[in-house]
Amino acid sequence: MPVTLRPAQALKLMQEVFFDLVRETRPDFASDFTLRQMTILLTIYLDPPPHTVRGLAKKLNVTKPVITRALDTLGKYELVTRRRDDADLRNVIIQRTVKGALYVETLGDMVSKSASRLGP
Amino acid sequence: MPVTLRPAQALKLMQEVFFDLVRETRPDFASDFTLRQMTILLTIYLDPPPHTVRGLAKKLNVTKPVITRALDTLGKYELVTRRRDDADLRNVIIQRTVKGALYVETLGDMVSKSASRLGP
DNA sequence: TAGAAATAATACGGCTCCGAAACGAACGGA
DNA sequence: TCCGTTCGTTTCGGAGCCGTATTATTTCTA
Repeated sequence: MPVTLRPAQALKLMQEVFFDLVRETRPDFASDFTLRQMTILLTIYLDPPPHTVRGLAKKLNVTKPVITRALDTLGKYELVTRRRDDADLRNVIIQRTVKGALYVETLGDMVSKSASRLGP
Repeated sequence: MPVTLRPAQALKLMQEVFFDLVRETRPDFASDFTLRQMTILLTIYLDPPPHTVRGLAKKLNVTKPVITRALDTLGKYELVTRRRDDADLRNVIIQRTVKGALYVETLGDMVSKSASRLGP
């Protein structure tokens, strides 16, 4: 069953979601992430693993330092972890965390609830 | 007709939208806005006018300099304009622009299309 | 086995944002 | 009229992100 969302509804949904993120001040729910950081986080949790710095950089069309720095920031909040690849020690495997899974789940609920409140 | 969007679908939608914004490189479509800037832009175009610096600051729960700086940035891209209020010269009325309306419309179409491609 | 290639991280200079405080202009009540 | 209040802006020091270039490590290949 495809989801139908008219442009006007889509905009209202975006506004509500962004609005909630901006107003959110819970210490455990950092909301001042960059669009890039947000995208990297969602990609790690929604796309099938394994995820590497190089793979993410290519997928998002950004340079590798952008990924490294974003992982530093996300890691500071314990939303992702890094581990060296035993098979190829040059690689770094990005791993999910319990906190990160909870964060993403909360975000999904937030968006879902906003959608359910949408008018015609 | 209320919109039903399960949390998993909502997350996928967010990922796609953020992803498109991050990858977008059109010179006329600045995609490196802050979550705050994005929210301010959408509020100006979706909520009924008039909009003032003070009003936006209160609504978004941020300080006034945040609004002033965001308007500077959005204004640089010609997405909003400022005009002094003739009735009370202390006030500044924030106005929409053709470019801004087009930007918001494009964003709405982008989100709507992403939603229509969502799986079950 | 020695040199080229690939990977992630770091260094650097520049830019933008932040919050708090201070500021100038305009209003309004006593 | 005068002085407190309101409104938007600016200033200040601090922090974070950016892209480019460079580095250290590991792997591949001739």
